[in-house]
Amino acid sequence: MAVGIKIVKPSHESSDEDDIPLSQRNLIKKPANHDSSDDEDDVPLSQKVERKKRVVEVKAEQVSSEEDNVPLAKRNLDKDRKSKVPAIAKAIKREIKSDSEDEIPLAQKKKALKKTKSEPMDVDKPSRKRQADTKATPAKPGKKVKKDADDPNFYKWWEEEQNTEIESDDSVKWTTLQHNGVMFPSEYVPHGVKMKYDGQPITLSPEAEEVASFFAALLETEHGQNPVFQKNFFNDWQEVLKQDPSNPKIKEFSKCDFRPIWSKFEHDKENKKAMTKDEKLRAKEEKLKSEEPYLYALVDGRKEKVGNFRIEPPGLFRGRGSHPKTGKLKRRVQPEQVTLNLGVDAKIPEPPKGHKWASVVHDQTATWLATWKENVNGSIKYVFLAATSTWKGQSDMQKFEKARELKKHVVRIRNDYNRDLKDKLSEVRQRATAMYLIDRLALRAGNEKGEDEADTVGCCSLRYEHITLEPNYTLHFDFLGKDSIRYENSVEVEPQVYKNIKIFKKQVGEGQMIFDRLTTTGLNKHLNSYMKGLSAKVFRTYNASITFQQQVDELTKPNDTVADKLLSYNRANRQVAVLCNHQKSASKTHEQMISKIGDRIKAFKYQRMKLRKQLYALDPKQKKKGEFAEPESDLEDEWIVEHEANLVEKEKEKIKSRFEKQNDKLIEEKQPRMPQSELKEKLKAADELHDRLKKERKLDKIEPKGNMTVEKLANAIRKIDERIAATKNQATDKEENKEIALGTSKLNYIDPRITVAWCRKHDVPQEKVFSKTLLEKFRWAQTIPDDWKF
DNA sequence: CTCTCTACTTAGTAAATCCAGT
DNA sequence: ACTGGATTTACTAAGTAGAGAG
Repeated sequence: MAVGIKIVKPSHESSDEDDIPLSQRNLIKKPANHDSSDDEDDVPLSQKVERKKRVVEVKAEQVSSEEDNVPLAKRNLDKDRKSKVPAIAKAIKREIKSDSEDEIPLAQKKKALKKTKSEPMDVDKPSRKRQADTKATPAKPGKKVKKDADDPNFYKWWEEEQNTEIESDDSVKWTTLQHNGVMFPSEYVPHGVKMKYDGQPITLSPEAEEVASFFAALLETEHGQNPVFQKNFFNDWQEVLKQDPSNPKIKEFSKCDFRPIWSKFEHDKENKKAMTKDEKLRAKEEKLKSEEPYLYALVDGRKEKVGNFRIEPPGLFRGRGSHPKTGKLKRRVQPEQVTLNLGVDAKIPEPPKGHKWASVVHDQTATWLATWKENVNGSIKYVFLAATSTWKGQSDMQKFEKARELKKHVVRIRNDYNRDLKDKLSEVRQRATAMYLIDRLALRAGNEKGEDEADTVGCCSLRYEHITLEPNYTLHFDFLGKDSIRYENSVEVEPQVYKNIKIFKKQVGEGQMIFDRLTTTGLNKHLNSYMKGLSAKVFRTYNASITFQQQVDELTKPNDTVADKLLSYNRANRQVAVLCNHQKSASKTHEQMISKIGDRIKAFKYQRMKLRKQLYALDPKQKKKGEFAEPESDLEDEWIVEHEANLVEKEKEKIKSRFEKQNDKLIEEKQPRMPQSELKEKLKAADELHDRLKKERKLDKIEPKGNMTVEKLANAIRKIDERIAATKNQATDKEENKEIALGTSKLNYIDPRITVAWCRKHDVPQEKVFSKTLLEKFRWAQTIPDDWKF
């Protein structure tokens, strides 16, 4: 059952409307009347005047098209979203007709600050610009850098004045850089458990055993069942087997029985669980100690947390979706493959004994500490600083500042692409159409992908079969996006967009890219001409944050309880997640969980009903007043009977266990046990409960306990009501969240300053919405005025 | 241009940890 | 205190985007 989140905006809403992405995944009904906003005061006057003019033009032109933006058919989130669509028609190498490419203004020449990128295998390179420690850290004499990032010496870059100008990418990022390299996974220790081949136990070389174990561990997972995964694993495993002639000849995957190894792992897991507290603690301490050297790096004298300092352990490549290489062996990384990035004067960390580093470079334009090439896809892996670091924080803030900058240009950009939808140059027309989709549906850019990757697409790489035309200018999207997550959505679009898609499709045909004259590079070049640094992804950030700001403001009512406010927050968050199509697989226990919460609510209601009857018995006038009348009477008699039976049963259990405990105690004190008859005596209390409940039910009246007062009962009912409301909120939240992942948008798309300002305004502690790591990551967002807006 | 390479952000899921309800 | 389910964190795959080579 699809749970609709429907928010109908009051139609008198005026400004800011321009900023809301068209889709909002159909969650918001846009009012037809519409006023462009012009609320930035920080714009230079000259520009402002110019903007006014443009806005007027936009309005004139948009009037006609505006209704088309309104009703978007409901997005069907629930339908087999993950069904991996079989790879359709392998994209044949396309011929791109390169006509006139001239209209796009030449990309500005990048600054000449050359990178002089080193060949990884090169000899060490002397650093270019070298100078003594910068003023960045006033290097307090005598004060050592403390362990914890929490200490007062921690560098709060966001409190510094400068860094106003967004630096270009090839700028120098550091002056001195020191770290202890990377942590390698421990050597493989053979376990000796024999798997079977053709029913017979076999002995494998340690190398072969290791790879077999990689597979065995995944036996019961989706990967282990995937034929492509099996095949790729098996091929690579056979290579390993061949390397040691003592290995048995293994010809057929189907004759392999990995179960013994799998069982061994299951045992290991259980043993691990069964470890005592002490053992667990010791293991943890040991682990912590072993990784301590790698935890921090020194950047320009400042202590910064390192992120993924661990070299990825060997294993089987777990490609997502239908990745042709999934299951291939990801080999152990040797120090000889790893290049370190260090300051020239930094001490070079010792490589593991008997090994050496691939090389050590001093690339001051890069922020990575170490890098290596992975063997499955030949892609490059990096070790970076953690999300809490200065580098990551600054670039995070810059990302959001860039998105905010887009606010100043978005009206013009929209105006332009609406105009260009009718351009006679198909190149321009395609670009405009794509921009429309990127802007209104928050699609990704869609770079082209290779044959040896999963077949997924984004905007520019959408193919014929990914959009179908429905009546009423409605486009139906159905494609696999990043991570092979299905995007399925029906959207009513501008008639001109509809027409364009129709034309483009006709020109290409099945299996071909719809925007055959468009590349992500071309698109981004065009966007760059509007605003420095503007690219397709900025629209996602922009639309996510502006949507959140707008929604959270609208949904949160000042007098709500904190629980209600949190629900509103999550709902706003959810809108963004839906917009960006961030999904998760519904947990297998979801239904169960929901019904459990339902039971809890009913139990509360039952309690409430009991209290109410007591209240009425105590003070019949209350019944007339009706303040505590049942707000909803969905407690069926049948359910009540059952529930009461349960209550009695539980009471019995309680009595029994209490009895046992008391007996245990007596035994400990060397005293005689209580006889069974005693238990029987005690159990009578449960029977009495049973009788009492039965009687109460019959008479429909409850004698209040002696010391009960009207006041007390009323309070108790109010408290129960609160709990009912809270639990209901929880249930709603969970149900609506079933297949939507809020984390990604919170982590990457929603400007944290919106949240900080919201928490302050509504008196909600930030810990309620940000986890510990998020709080840390977003420390830079704390220093804002209370009325900050995105 | 087109293709490849590099460096960085974004993403879902597995593993680890937390916490509420007995 | 113990669980087991929920939440958080770790992990690493999969994107974006720009540069540079050919």
